Amino acid sequence: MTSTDVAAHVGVSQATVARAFSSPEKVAPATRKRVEEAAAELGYVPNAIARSLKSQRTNIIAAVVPSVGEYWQSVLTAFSKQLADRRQQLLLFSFSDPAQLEDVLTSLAQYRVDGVILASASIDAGRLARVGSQQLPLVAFNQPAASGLVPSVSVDNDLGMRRLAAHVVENGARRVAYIGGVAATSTDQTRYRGAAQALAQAGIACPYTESGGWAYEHGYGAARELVELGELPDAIMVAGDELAFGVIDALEDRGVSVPTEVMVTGFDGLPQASWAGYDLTTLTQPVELLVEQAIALLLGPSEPEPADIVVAGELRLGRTTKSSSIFESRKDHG
Amino acid sequence: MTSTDVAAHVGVSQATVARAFSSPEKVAPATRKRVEEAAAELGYVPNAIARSLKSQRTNIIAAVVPSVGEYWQSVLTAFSKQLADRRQQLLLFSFSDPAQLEDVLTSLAQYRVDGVILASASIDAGRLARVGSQQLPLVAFNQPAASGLVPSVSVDNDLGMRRLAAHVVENGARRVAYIGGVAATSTDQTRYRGAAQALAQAGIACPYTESGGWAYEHGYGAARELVELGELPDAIMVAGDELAFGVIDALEDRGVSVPTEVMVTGFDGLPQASWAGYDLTTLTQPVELLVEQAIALLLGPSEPEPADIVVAGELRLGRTTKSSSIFESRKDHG
DNA sequence: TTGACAAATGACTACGTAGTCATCAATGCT
DNA sequence: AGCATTGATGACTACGTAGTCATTTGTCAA
Repeated sequence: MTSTDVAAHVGVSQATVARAFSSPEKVAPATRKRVEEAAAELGYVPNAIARSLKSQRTNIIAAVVPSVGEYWQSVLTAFSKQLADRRQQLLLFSFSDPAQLEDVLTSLAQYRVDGVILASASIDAGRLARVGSQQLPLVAFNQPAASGLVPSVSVDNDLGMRRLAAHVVENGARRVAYIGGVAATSTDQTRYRGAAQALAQAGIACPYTESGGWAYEHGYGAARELVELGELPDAIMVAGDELAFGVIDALEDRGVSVPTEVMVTGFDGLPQASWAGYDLTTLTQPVELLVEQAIALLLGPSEPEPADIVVAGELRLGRTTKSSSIFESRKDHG
Repeated sequence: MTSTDVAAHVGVSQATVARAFSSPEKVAPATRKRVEEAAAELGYVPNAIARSLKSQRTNIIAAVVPSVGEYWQSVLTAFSKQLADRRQQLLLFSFSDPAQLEDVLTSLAQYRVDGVILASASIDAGRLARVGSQQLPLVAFNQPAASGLVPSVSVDNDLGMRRLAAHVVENGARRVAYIGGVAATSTDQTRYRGAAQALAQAGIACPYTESGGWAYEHGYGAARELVELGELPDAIMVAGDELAFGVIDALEDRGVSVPTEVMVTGFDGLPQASWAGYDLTTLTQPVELLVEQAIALLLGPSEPEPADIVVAGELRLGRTTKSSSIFESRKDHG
């Protein structure tokens, strides 16, 4: 069922049918009505593929996202919602292994999408630059490494970690450990640096432990090791919320009470951080805002400049740092 | 940059360039090599839009999925992975409000995708039938209401709830309450019926409480009310894991110990159910298998029959039902 | 009444590819 | 050597739409 069929049925030209759908104001109301009725009767729906070929616009945005991780899922949700509001479709390219990225980018290139959102901690600068060199509108999402190479939108990792560090110090922590995700990623590096520098200003060292991933299990494993080594710090700053959940559970499984014996902080502000079971102190990323900015860059009137948008997050105070009297005094103020 | 450009550059016809990419075995190795080199040099990538128009296949599968809910996110992840393995792309249509479904289905129809996965508890039978009446390959995912109307793949809700009920009864529960999600959905109805019937056979009534949604908050709210009414049962069976997490947290916030005072069961087998913090007794859905079946139906050689594939889940025993001595004796057996 | 002008519509073409058919060369066979 | 067969390639066209340009119709003012 094509526009030509409908045209024949109504007794107008194909061009008129096409216009009735793509720019209705250019068609006389009476004609438009007849066309619409015939289309409904015949079950005609415009063919977006043909339209894309002709108009050179697909109205499709590609999202390249890691297939695992609570955080990325929440980002994906936000993108899908906001793009739908702007009548764009979301073509999803997910990958579980950075090695698959090559394949992903290859098949991505074939689809002539209107823009690409590149969201992953594990894309190296070289590859980023190569992708960016195509004239395809591209935005890197939460990848500090992208800075300067391609337009990017990120939460302020440095500032966020500084705030968390300050909070932990205020609550009386004097010995602090840091559990990172994957040390090779720029996100991990930026966050750790923020925490370490802020703590250094308070005269506190901040040993780094790599957990090897960003999932619950990695956090659990890293915290278990920390407990088994003895010498627990006053606070553990963790590079991500999902990791932090693992850390908390590992501690409590070993009989270490949070926050009485050890405080824990996360990063991301996942929905679960607000669940009563964890009630995690963390830095909530303004995901909706970040996504909005990313989409604005992509769909904006001009080619996105290689600008880097950095948005501050919001400190969320949960029970995992509410250490006794200090907390109480804070509570009175807040 | 088109196949014609490459052809001119190499000194062959456009047809040969097209063949070199779409069916390389039909091109002499030497020619193919020259084409590939020229393509690499010129940065030519086949245009999937044009190919789709000509070949009438897009290699795109559309997924219509609710934009919220831990469970659907895990399903989406599975689809995206498995489709990537089969060199299909995933076009995501998410919606937060059933009212948006109409728009979603409209724009979906334009994209001439090769198949549609309809995954949502809240699509009524009428709409399902209408969508199914298009000759588009379609699979309903975990929607008992779809049975008979369109091909579907579901977990065995009835059997799963029966198993959970049996387990709870074995563990000594005599008074059981059920917390559902949205009573109007077929998923909710099927699960409750399974639980209620199994419990009835043990002579146990099973009052139903609707929480009004499938999210953590809904479970939390429903459980809080239950506590405030007094008269806590021995066990609370919950229609979904995310709800169950809320139930557990609400109970423990109110000083009710799980499982000592009240046992809790979930349904879905989300990753978080295995987290040490919850360690929930639930019915794990074989998501990978369900997704595999759904894809097989879609991409299978023939039009999918309106068959209903039902797959049994697996009982996961967690600490939320390990009630004292009874648990110990079970542990010896297993 | 007529010329000027805008609105509505039709004829035509290009978007980039893949499949059909024809052509041509090379090979194997008698 | 002559013929049939196979493999490789080229010419051509259709996929369904949207935009360009031309044509027709209707409206208004001089």
